[in-house]
Amino acid sequence: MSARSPERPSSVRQIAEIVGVSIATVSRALNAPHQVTPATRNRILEAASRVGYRPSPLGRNLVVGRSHLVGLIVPNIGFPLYGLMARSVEDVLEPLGLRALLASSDDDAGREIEAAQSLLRHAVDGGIVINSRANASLPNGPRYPWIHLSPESAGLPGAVELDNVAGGRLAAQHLLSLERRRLAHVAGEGREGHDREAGWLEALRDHPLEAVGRAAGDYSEQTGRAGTRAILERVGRDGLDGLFLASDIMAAGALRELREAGLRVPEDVAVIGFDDAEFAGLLSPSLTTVRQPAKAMGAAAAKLLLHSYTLESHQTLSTQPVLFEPELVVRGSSVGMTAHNT
Amino acid sequence: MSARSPERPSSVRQIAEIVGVSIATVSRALNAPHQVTPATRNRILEAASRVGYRPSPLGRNLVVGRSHLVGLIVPNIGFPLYGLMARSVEDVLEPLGLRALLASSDDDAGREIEAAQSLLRHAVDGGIVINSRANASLPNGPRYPWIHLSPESAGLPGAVELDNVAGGRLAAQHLLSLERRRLAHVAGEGREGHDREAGWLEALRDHPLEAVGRAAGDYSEQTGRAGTRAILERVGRDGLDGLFLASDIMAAGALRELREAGLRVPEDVAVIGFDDAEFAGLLSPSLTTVRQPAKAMGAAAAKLLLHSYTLESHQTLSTQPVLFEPELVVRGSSVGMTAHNT
DNA sequence: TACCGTCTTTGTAACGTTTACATCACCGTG
DNA sequence: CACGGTGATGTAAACGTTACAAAGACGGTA
Repeated sequence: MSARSPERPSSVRQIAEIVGVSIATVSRALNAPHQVTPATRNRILEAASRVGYRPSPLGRNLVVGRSHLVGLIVPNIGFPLYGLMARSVEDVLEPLGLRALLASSDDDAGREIEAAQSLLRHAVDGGIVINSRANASLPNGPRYPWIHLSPESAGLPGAVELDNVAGGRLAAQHLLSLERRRLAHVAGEGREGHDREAGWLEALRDHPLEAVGRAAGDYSEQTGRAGTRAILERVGRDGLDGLFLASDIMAAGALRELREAGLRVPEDVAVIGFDDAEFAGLLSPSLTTVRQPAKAMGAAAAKLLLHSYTLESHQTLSTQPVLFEPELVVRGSSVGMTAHNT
Repeated sequence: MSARSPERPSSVRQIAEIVGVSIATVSRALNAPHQVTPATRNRILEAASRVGYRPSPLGRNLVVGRSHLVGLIVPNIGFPLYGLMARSVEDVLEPLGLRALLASSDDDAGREIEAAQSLLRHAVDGGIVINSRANASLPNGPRYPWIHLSPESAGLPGAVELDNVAGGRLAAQHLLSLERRRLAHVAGEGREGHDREAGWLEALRDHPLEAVGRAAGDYSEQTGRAGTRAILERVGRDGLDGLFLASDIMAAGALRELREAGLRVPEDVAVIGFDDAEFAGLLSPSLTTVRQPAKAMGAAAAKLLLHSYTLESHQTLSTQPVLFEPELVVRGSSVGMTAHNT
């Protein structure tokens, strides 16, 4: 359509020559209009629009030392939870003309450090790391710190975390409120999994229970299923009426295992997962879960980064993490059928 | 930990002064070693490592006119399918020192064009657009074209597409091979949905069927469910033994609707979806589906972009899209229970 | 009116890197 | 010795912004 001119794009130099002023005056006319005499300014603006001037972002970046790029290190952008977080990071950055530069760590500290170095070579102004494994050994940006969006950011300045302990408590309280007294938990790994279980046990402590089972998992469907089977074998078909799993994916495995064991959900066993993955509502029965506010957390991390931009050099970000409260989402796997949430 | 020096980082100028040569020679010693006398080269390299020289990417980008950035416009990076594609794009770009700069279009042509302009302002070298709505009205990059990864890229040079017609055929052939003869389809929107249905109808054409139903949907669970209900009301409980839905999300709705209608899957009705979303294997029964090779398609788009980098200016990319063949993934919703795929 | 200080407007130079072109020295050959 | 070729190195230009300098205008005061 529009002819793509092969000659170099117009520059501030070209305009300066046309108008008969220095390039500095041209730049000022465009960026700080009040510093230039109206007559000169108008002649410059007119010439600029005539030659279709578009400032080169590369030249600008060079001299101001900012790229308007924000590094975003994610274990794997293909995982829905991380994708959601990335999206809301983007939504916060975009209105300010900042863009997210993507890198994957695959949950590996070495790859994460490489990614950080690569991003720094691209001169990112700052960065956000989701689920960091490297933590403090991440190479410092020359300009701004890394914001950590992870369960294990303990002690680092500029961190956003989910209150996993509260999440475990929520799950326990929900099952208790349904009068379930033969409970079990399939735990997850890491600090995350540990905290969820800690909250779960804490809320259970003062309640008279008939049985408490436990199995270890790694957030996969397979271990959710195997853990459920192991618990059933230990306590028997009648020894379980409430089951909490540390992830929705494990909960999907549990639903299948319970179905095959001939147990009804939620009548015989109420099931609750963790995360509120997008498929939680698609399962049958739809899955009650503890919602991780991924969007809000991503937005908070982005805002924290922006906040660090405005800090004086002697100030630092708080080492107190921004803590997010999880939220109970009740669906058919715990409360029986109603019109819309089976 | 390591002291962050407040003084400016070392530059090629600094090294030139130390060694007593011009900055051009320093640059050559680093980038084209054979053009520099070994003695001089060694002195330069020694000085460079002594002052911890790291070339500024901004300076280099400026002068070579490349940013080593690739724009990636996605409807919403929070959607798993797009996240998967983005990840494999990244995997292809990374070894070449290229990075993906993210932008969201929300399936809106206006936002998509804005995103493209924003990315161009960031001086991306090239770009990939997933599910473009703007198509030809996307502003041309000054350097390389946009690669389209969409169902409707018709006619544009540099496109990667899924053969949706073949996908619809696969679904039909699978149900026919299971001796199902009372079939129905819940269609999707757009060219994508149209092509899937076209393939479906084409494969059905020469087979003697007892009934063929149809409903319209928009890929959501809600319309998958409503469409299934509408079909059942029309043909009756006994009028359906095979159901194809244009997305896995719609298929999840269908599974629920069929269950509530008291129909068994797959004994009474075999169900097949489309996409092979990550949750397809988590549903009960696990979902038979037509797999969209998202990773391979993302990688192909990235490779196509890299290919365009190597083209002479008079050459252009083929307007013939790179076509990907979908793949049948058989699970429990169509073939009954076996040990591992219930 | 001459002088000083202040404010406004504009110019100069530097930032970091690469590369086309120029320069220079050296060597071999006629 | 002159000439041409070769290889190594220097010069300058390219990008946009901004600290600093310079120049000019203007008002107030002696």
